[in-house]
Amino acid sequence: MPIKRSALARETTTSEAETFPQGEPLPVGGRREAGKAERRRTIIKAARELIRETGNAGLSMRALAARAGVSLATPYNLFGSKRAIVVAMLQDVREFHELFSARRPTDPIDRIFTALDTAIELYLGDPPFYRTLWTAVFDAGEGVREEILGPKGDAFWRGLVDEAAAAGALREGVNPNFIGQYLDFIRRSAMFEWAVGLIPAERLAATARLGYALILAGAVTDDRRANLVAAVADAQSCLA
Amino acid sequence: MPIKRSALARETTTSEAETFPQGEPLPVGGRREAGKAERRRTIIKAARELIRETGNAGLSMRALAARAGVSLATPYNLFGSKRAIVVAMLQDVREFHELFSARRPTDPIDRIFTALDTAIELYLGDPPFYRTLWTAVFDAGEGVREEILGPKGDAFWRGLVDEAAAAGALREGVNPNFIGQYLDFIRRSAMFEWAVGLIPAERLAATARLGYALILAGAVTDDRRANLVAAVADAQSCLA
DNA sequence: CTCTTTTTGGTAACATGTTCTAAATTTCAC
DNA sequence: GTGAAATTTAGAACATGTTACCAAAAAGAG
Repeated sequence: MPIKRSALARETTTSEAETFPQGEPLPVGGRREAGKAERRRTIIKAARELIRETGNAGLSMRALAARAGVSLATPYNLFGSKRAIVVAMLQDVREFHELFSARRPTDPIDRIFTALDTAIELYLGDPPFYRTLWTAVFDAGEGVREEILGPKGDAFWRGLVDEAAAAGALREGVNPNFIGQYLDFIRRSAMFEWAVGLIPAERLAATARLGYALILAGAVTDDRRANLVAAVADAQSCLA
Repeated sequence: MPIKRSALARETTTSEAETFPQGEPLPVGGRREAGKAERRRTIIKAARELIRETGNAGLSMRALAARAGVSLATPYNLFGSKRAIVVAMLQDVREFHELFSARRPTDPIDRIFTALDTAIELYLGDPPFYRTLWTAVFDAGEGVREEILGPKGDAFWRGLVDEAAAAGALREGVNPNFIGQYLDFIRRSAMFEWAVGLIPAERLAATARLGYALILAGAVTDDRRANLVAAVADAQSCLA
């Protein structure tokens, strides 16, 4: 049983006057923390390159350390485990949020589906890379899964459902937290099956959409139900 | 990349006149296959004991071989991998089918829920054991997941949905294969979250039932929908 | 600048899943 | 029964994730 380290400490940067791109945490530490952040970035970059070049199997800690030009111990000091490195890569959602905010629709239910499509397009834009990541997520041992699974890792997706509830799109008495949970189940299961090769890329989006539509059709108010029944039929015809 | 062996060869027994309990495959091989089957059973039994005594972490291949009184290579010859052993344990559904056939209701939708309840009661009857198994299932590397995930491993559950479709319980145009797939997603996700500790035992059954009810409420004919909406409310109140 | 604390480098070590080899054993076919 | 084929055994070996240890280097405080 591995010792639980304080992995994933927040990134920090130097206190010198620099311009930080959006999304960077505020610079709190001194040069020491800056060096750590730099090394963390180097390691992540090396991991991306290794996955791209050699595929899933090439991402061993020794190869990663060599590629990043650090010692084997350093990734463990900075991340705690190999899984934490993979999770850090998967949680780098900057690109997703850029894509999503560029097309964010107003209807809350549409927004849920659009977010789903956006994420899947992102993944399918670099299959070997994201396939490796999703596979590694489910290979994670105990104690680390909570960081990407569970409510914390899915906060964004739960928020979308909350917005739909606030807009009165959900049937009375239906708890949006639960709906969000099942949408997460669907999304994760679909990603997992795609990652291990049970679902081909062409069917991934429709598979996830159909699951979403089924769940939402069971939860939505009657006036919106027709739309979702249509979405079910739509997704099914894509899969036929 | 591990070599794919012909793991999980069917069990066989001697050709002598014995009385076989139901569920045993017909005796095709000779003494050789009988010995293999015997050894397989010994290994599975040793694995059960090891999990019960030492928990998840105690199930190492070396410990297992020692406990079963065989060499380290033998489990690999007979099963192919550690995962295959775990999967074999989880797929030993004799007990489940006994429990389920004792209470099989006539309504096809009821049958789906009853099967779910039965499986969960079985798992919750021996949490440390089944928790270990379910955890190990998702720790499985590539190439073996197909044996327990995917349509093959879930044939029984898909059959229940097919029965419901044959009985006219599903809305026209809804493909029962897809419904079955999403019910599998829900069930597996719920079991997984329970296995890793994200869902407590008291909430497992209601969590799975609510997901089932939501999916089915989106797929069922209008005359049955009221029942499932009620099931949603029911399960939600259990979780409140 | 000097001293202290933190972190890395480098390396060995450990546990584990898995494969491999050769010898011994068992089963099968005749 | 006898020879051929399959299987087990014992042990070594390999790759990997992970931890431990210590010396060197870097950063911070004064």
